[in-house]
Amino acid sequence: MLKPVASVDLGGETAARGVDLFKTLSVYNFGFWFDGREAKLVLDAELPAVAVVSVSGAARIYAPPGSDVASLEERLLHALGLREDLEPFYARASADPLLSAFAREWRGWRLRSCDLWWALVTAVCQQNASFRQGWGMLAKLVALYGRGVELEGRGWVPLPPTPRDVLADPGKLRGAGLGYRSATVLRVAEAVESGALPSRELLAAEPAERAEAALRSVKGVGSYTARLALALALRRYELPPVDRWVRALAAKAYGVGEEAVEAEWRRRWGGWSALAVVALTVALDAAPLSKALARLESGRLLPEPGAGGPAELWLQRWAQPF
DNA sequence: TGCCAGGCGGGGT
DNA sequence: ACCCCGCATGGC
Repeated sequence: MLKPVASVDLGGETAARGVDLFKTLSVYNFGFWFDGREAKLVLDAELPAVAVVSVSGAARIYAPPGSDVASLEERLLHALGLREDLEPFYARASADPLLSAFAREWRGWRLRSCDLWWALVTAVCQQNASFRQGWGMLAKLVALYGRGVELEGRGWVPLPPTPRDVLADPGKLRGAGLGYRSATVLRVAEAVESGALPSRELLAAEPAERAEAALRSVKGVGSYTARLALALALRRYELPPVDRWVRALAAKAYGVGEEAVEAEWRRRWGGWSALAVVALTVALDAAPLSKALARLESGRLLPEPGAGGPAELWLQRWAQPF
């Protein structure tokens, strides 16, 4: 049972930066962590520590007694991207054939970040899988490993498995439907537990290419996975996770060959490259490629009600294993 | 049913 | 430096 250790009012910060907390909390979130009104943000699965954040900006941090409250508050602000100035990103997006509508309607969105371990697991689950399959795996992982914590007066909150949980019972990875990705997740867990991966601080300080290379030292973690994890965990956006989905869409939208997409993407987006990729998946509801191409063709470049994309993941029954 | 999905590594050339 | 294939699983 965790008790509140701090109350934080995010209202001022979010208003000043034009942050839309509903969009920020709902996108790429599960129903068991967001109910339309407030989100449970896992700040530390090991401790554990959880922030309960309402769309209005009221937040409360739950953690064991004696926890470093200042550091947890810092993590909360980081997780919500409240330190980030996205004006340069949205300025580019406004003039972009893929994201101009998104820049107009979704300007208040911020990417929510998580820790490096969970970011890598998330990215591995997207390998060679549809949006639905990948996020289904993650939901099943959380349910199957069965971690959770009771918050005083607020009920039980599921927690993602830690690397140790996975090492203790690797069989559940296949049970969650990860298939051949299981071996990669297992190697990531070993790398994290053994300290074979550089610390978060080290990765943050290194050039992006070096950070990518460090993550790629784990077999099964390639360029796409490493870059997506850097974006999700460290908010490092310099290198775009270009997959066949982005490759095809960008080739069409930017009028270049598929082999030139990466260079063109980096030319257009610079230090915002990975954020632009994530934003595009939101804008197109992470629709399978043929549908996404059709949406681009007809100019439907905003999330659509009922499409069941990242913006509505929290509403999807298939993502509710509890 | 068979085919494909937001990759990857290993083996060929 | 390329090209190509298999890989588990689930959805259509």
